[in-house]
Amino acid sequence: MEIACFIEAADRHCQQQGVKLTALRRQVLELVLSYSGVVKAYQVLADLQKQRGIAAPPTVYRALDFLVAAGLLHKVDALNGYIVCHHVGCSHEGLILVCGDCGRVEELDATPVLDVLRQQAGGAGFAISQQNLMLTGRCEACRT
Amino acid sequence: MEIACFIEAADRHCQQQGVKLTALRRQVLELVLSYSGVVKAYQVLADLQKQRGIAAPPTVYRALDFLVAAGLLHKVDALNGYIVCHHVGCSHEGLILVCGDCGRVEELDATPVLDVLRQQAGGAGFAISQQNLMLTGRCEACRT
DNA sequence: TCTCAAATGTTACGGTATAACAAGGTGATT
DNA sequence: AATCACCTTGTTATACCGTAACATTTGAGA
Ligand SMILES: [Zn+2]
Ligand SMILES: [Zn+2]
Ligand SMILES: [Zn+2]
Ligand SMILES: [Zn+2]
Repeated sequence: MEIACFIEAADRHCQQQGVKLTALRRQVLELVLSYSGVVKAYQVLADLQKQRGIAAPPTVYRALDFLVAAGLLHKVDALNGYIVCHHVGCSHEGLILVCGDCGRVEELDATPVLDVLRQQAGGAGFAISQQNLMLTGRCEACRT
Repeated sequence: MEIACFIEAADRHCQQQGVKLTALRRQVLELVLSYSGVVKAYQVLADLQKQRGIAAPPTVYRALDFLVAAGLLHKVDALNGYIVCHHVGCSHEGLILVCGDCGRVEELDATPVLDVLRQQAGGAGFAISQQNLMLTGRCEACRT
């Protein structure tokens, strides 16, 4: 199964980083994985409540924050949502493409273009931190 | 005065576009202009309430939406905020740099780098729409 | 003047996120 | 084992962000 495989990789990844993928965090990760695209915190919260009876917002937000910090998820600010990172392990900055019509998500490597951006920003005195780029558009299927 | 000059330019800009910069919208624009960096909707709302006694969220959100659509402001999703566009008139896509420490904002031209990004995204089947890029980092003053 | 469409006012609500403190678990030190 | 420090999770409450829906006003053109 795809999910189990990802979880296993995530486990190794966390161990290498010296952080703990606890049962709760793993459960949240599985819930996010069960979606195909962007997921919202309160969707995850609702799912979590189905599985364990009760859960409050901080529970899910803390888990999501951890998973983002660990590099397993990315936050999509423009949509108040989260997506699974499909480049765990390969140190990277993501170029995340979101289809505005269907919600499909694709993640490419933003490293080359961020080099250019860092140089341009440097000219204005800005030191750009590690981050992802998000772009919205339409995927191939939705353009037909 | 800097602000008056900008307002005047905004006025011309709106007239060219065939949209109306009403008194309310102008007032909101002035409030946003009075800040140096990113401004939040509820900050504007509070200011507006000081000036006219009462105002409700939809009032300010509608004005902000209009100003964004007119190209006079940009929305900064990552911060739930808005900034003034300093390239009104020059048709452009902005590369917006936000200092995470002090909130200072700089806007450059993102057109060249977006050409590269469009090509890269096209390889994955995505047609990316007109948009701005936001990057966070630290400005020169905050790095000292 | 009349009419219609756009803009604004008003109320109410729903979605997003965090503060603050309590309680539980884990592993190292003694 | 008992203690302690630290991280994780639970719990309550609240603050912040944004919009739906409908009423009312305004203003440009017939
Ligand atoms: Zn990634
Ligand atoms: Zn699509
Ligand atoms: Zn701009
Ligand atoms: Zn700064």
